[in-house]
Amino acid sequence: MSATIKSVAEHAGVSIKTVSRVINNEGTVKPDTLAKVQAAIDELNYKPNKAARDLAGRDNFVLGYVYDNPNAYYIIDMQKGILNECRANGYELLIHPCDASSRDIIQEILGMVDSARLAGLILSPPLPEMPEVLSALDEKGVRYVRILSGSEALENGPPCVLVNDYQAAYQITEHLIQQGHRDIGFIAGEKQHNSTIERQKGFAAALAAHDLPQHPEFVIEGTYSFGTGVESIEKLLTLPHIPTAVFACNDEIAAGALFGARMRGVDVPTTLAIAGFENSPFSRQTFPPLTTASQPTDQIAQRATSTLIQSLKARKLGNDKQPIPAHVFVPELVVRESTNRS
Amino acid sequence: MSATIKSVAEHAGVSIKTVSRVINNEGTVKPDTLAKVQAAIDELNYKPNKAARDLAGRDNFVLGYVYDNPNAYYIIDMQKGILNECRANGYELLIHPCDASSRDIIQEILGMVDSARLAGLILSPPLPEMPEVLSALDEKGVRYVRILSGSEALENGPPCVLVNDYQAAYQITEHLIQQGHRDIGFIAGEKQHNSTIERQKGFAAALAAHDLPQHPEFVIEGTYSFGTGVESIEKLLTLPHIPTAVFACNDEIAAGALFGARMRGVDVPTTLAIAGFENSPFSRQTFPPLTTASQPTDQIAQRATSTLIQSLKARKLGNDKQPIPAHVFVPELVVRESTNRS
DNA sequence: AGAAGGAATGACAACGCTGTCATTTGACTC
DNA sequence: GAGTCAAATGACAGCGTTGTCATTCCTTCT
Repeated sequence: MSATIKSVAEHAGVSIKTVSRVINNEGTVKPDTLAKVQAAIDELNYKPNKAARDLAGRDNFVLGYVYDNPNAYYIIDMQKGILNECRANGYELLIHPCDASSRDIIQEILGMVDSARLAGLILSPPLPEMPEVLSALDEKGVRYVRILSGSEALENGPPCVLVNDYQAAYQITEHLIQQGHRDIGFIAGEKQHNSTIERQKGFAAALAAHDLPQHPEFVIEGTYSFGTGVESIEKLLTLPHIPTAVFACNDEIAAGALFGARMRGVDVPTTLAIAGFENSPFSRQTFPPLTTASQPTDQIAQRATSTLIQSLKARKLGNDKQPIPAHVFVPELVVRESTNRS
Repeated sequence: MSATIKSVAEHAGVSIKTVSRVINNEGTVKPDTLAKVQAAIDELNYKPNKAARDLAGRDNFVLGYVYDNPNAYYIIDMQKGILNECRANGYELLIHPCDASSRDIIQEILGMVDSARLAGLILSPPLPEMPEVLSALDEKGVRYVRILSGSEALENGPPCVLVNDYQAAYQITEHLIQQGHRDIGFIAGEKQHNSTIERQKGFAAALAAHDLPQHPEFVIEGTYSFGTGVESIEKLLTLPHIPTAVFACNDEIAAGALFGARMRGVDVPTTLAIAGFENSPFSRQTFPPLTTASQPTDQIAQRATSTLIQSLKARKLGNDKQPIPAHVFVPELVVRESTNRS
């Protein structure tokens, strides 16, 4: 049916091995031979058969993206970024949504790596924060890249990409302080998630830097959900002394907080300012639109993927010694009406 | 490294071909042989190598999902449904977001089918409505299943799954009428999309059935976007005679309409009722929550996938004559506060 | 008991590619 | 011009599976 390496080789008058060298960019082919082969490839519209490549070679051009995250926008953006990089490098992507809290999550992931012969895995929170998952992967020799909340890579371990939630949270909090707020509430997401921890640290640090008191009762624990926002605002607004601003750990919580405030007839931003985090599409569509921190999810994903591919190549070439430096992304403050009193 | 068919065969004391028969459920293996082989498979935790299977066999256990849809929730649900069915049948999924309006969309799709050797494609709107795409696939002999708006399959053509937008739109409109509305606006999505056309037909039919006049000026054309909702409500509310209810073609438009109404200080639902379509997660999170039609996207996706797999099997067995009947889904009315005057 | 015939099983060559190692080519040296 | 050696190329096996066809094993019938 479609062209094979053999037909290309015949067409170009060389051996199949030479064609193989060309399509793998091995660089040991004379320029004019290369041109001949390239011409034959173009003419026959040849596309290497992935199955055969996988079977014959030791590496398989398929990456896996494993995630457990209810946020559709986040996932779609991640997929977009990963796919961009995959296409540019001739990789394919297998997606694997999962339940990180499932008992046999490790078996599940290992099983898919095995059965699909994945070259590597991209892990987005909370999976990169689960030591048992990571060690199982390490043990099996599965390559992966982690997307983590933090500002510096901890060890010389597997490659990762960092998101500096701390600094972004600091900036959001500072923005609220500059708007004149002194009593600021904080609504947290899952407290196991590093992102929650880092954001809360950034929040607390900003208060401290401006000599504002920390009110423990202003910090509400919850999950990254709309419901948490609704409930938390209820709690905050029934306190004896109530905050004038709230920093929600993500946009979904913030949207819930907005909803809750509205139900109680509290005007935003006049009576209460609300800020979110993530810059989800809907943060522009709430009423009023949300102040938030823009996290370039697709770029993060793309960077993570290129880092993974780089590490895969390094391993293949054997120079696996020096670790790949982790790139750090800092989400940017986006000010909108939900915190803007003027 | 991991077990191969050969090791299983040795372990079970049979030939590799017999093992192959077992894993392919060919049914021509004696029960006790089968048991022996099965035991060996379990013991060695054997998983067939997909690359080898693809290479050797004539079919490849990878499906592709091609889409061009900005709605993250829809895509995530689709992926979920497709993956469910894929996992149950040993297929893998390749996702391929694309731009349907791109000039070389056909080459792009054909290229990916080729290079990934896809067994079949799942197409979600608007791709199944593009004749040039379908005929290119037909010509190349690529198998696919379409997800379409409609209530009956048109021809004995390729398999499809239908969503009866007409009937659901009829029900939503009727609900508005029952709430006492006589002047009902309609905000359309892309007018090339069948879903828009069907929903508008259902809307018009309900008005007609209740002897209500059709006001052409109450019908606004737009796209499936928040922005369209905002702008359309502006247009509707500045008409000399204004509607008391609006049926938006999807939840995103409805959310925009809600936003627009709020900006103009128009109360929903007291002064204006607004209904959406799709039952997106955020339709529950607007203020007030939206009346909408619940479309079981993941089930639709799952059904589409099983239909595709069924058709793939039929082709393999050669009994390709009788077409697979199309299953019809009818989205269900979900009444929430945005249309509820009581 | 022997023949016949279908069911169950096996041997072996593909599938399209890459890894290994052998061979050829060509540039450079003396 | 012969010798040397690296660069370029090629021959061939093998990756793990399935398809084809041959063989063996039962059952059933005479």
